[in-house]
Amino acid sequence: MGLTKTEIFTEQQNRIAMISKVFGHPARVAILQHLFKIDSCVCGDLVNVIGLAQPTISQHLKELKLLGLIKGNVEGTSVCYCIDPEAWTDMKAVLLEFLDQDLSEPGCC
Amino acid sequence: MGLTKTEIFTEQQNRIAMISKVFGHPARVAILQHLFKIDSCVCGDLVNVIGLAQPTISQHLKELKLLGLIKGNVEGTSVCYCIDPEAWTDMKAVLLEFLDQDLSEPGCC
DNA sequence: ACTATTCATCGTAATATTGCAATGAAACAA
DNA sequence: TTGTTTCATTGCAATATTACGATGAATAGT
Repeated sequence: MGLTKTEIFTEQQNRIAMISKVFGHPARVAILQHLFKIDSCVCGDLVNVIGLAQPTISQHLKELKLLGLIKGNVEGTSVCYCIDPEAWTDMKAVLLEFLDQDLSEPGCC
Repeated sequence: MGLTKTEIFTEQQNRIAMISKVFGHPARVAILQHLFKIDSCVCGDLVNVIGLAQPTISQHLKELKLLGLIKGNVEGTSVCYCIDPEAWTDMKAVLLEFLDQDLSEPGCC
């Protein structure tokens, strides 16, 4: 039905999924990579760097902001976005705990 | 249009997004965690452990198999699933390269 | 005031995802 | 063979996502 049953999963599982979902689109990956590369903040340059229409970029930025990974502050007519380093570190810790699992046994398949 | 424009992104960006998308659902996170916890392989136990119908679990397993993260081999009437350790390591390397980015400058926002 | 620029939001179309009942396919036991 | 178990596949309904044109809000320059 297109509706995820979040209530039957743990908070941790839902958090991992929520974070991953945001990374689940190449445009958002590209936005984050660009924000990392450009040491100072960027704004509408993203529309030029990535080849998507302005409303589309704006929507992707909204999702990144919603997760708290990026912050934006207005500067005149343009808006300046950049990574929130603490939020990034926190997010990374959640994902790493999931990714760093190891098999105790060699696995039978 | 619900259709991602993969052609305008790099191979790496698409790969990161594809991996993340699979992790973007708590059921698949839960399945992987359970496969890690249970050292021997599991099959239809997943339907009981996770509270979703059998076809739903089967569909999630299919996506994990498609990404190559898990393998399944038939054992009589039941199918035994488990993590592919090498594929997991490879996947982890791709994600870590993305997650381990660091700001060169403190960031202006 | 008027215009241009930058970005957010709204509305909409196309496609994707999620979940499950129903149905198949394959292996096993009687 | 007949029935049972286990899992995959099909088909469908509900919801989510993606992308963009059109429009709106805010600021800056003239």
